[in-house]
Amino acid sequence: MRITARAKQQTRQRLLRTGARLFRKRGFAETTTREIADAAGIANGTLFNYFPTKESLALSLFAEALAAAEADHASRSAPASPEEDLYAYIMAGLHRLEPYRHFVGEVFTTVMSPFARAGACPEAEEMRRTHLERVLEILRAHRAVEATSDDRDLLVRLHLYWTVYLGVVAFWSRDESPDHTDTLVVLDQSLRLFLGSLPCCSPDSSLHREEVSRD
Amino acid sequence: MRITARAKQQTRQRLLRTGARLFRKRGFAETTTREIADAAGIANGTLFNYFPTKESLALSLFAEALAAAEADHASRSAPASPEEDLYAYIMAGLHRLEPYRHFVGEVFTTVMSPFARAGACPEAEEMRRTHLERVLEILRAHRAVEATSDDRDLLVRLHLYWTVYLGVVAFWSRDESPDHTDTLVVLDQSLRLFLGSLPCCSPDSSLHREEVSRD
DNA sequence: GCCCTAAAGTGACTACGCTCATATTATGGT
DNA sequence: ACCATAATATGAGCGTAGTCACTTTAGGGC
Repeated sequence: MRITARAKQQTRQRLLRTGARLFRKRGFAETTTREIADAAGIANGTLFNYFPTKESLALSLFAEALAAAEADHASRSAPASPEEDLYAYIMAGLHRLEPYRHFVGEVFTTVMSPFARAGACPEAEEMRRTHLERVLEILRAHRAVEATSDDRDLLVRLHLYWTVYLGVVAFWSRDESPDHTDTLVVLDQSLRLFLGSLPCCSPDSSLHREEVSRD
Repeated sequence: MRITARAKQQTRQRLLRTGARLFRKRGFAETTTREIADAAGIANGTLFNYFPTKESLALSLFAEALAAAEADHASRSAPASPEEDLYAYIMAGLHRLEPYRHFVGEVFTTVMSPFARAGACPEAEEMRRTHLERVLEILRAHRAVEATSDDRDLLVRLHLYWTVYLGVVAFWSRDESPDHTDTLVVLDQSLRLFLGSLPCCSPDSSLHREEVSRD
């Protein structure tokens, strides 16, 4: 069973790497599951023993990237303000997703959008949960939300956060400005928007500022 | 040619009405284009002479509804504040979309999400453009944005608006609270959030209020 | 009335993601 | 060694949205 288990992991990795390569080269929609399976040297049906859907394969790539980003972010000293902290966290994620940027939107559309049916893709649920939990941690660490705020309140706030976050990712995924500087502006504005909506966040850190210049 | 043109319109209408009936009865994904074509008494291929995609058929239904909402909104006296005006506009739209509520999300996911490829569905582009133009009109009428604000600034603001709007629609499409009262709360919060982010919007109308009770 | 052309309709066909009954292979107990 | 059983791999097959080469039909010019 040990050898088999390792072989299984290798096959899984081969599928992930092959998928990444083909998706990057030809795009998500334009790459068929048959091509991936062929290139990975397995039968078409076998692919679905490893990933229940085509989207799930792509999402696993993103999950890998975001896990790395999670580590990146954890290993730097926490900035002073919740805005900067969230900014760093989100940028770390986008940075790691860079190789997949041109098809991230395509996959998120189907599976991560607030419209997507809950439970349709457990992998996506998991990713969202992880992200939101980390955001909540950050907010709590900076006392931007009360530890005691009730669930209904949190739900609405996180709905807003998620909406705003998806908007940023969407913008980024199409942003062709050099070094994605436009994305930095949108992200900064979006975060101020969101943080400004939190009752106990210091009001001076949000709104009414003109422009941003950040590293 | 006149008679033919009218016949074509009739077929188009028959497809729309048949589609609406079947989508409402069995859901969007569960209804096949063949079923619609059969029920409308035409061949499967013919359906695609009228609507390039299945989503496009559904979007045409939504466009009808939203055009009616546009009229509803135009025929009432404009409220005093931009918040109330936008609130009325959006609610008019949601009210007219009510019959399609349980599959609006499914279609928007594919086609209206900020991730959706620009130009992939011209019908969707058109709907977004119409909506955003009306919003801009409303904002300008209330001097919530300067008439002179530059394009880049407007682009970012409208991106934020659209993101927030989609979040509201997403919430509404799943909101099972009686009379969608939860949606009213989210909409109000979202609008205050968005309007609060506009530099020249009166600050007293936004944020820091506790709860809302609205008709 | 009768062509001629363009518009509209048709359905067999394709490519796709995904399923499932079956075949193959690995492992642990004896 | 050998079998029994479970894990894994397989590819023909399914149902779908959408296409396209072809047929049918409508309407205006004569």
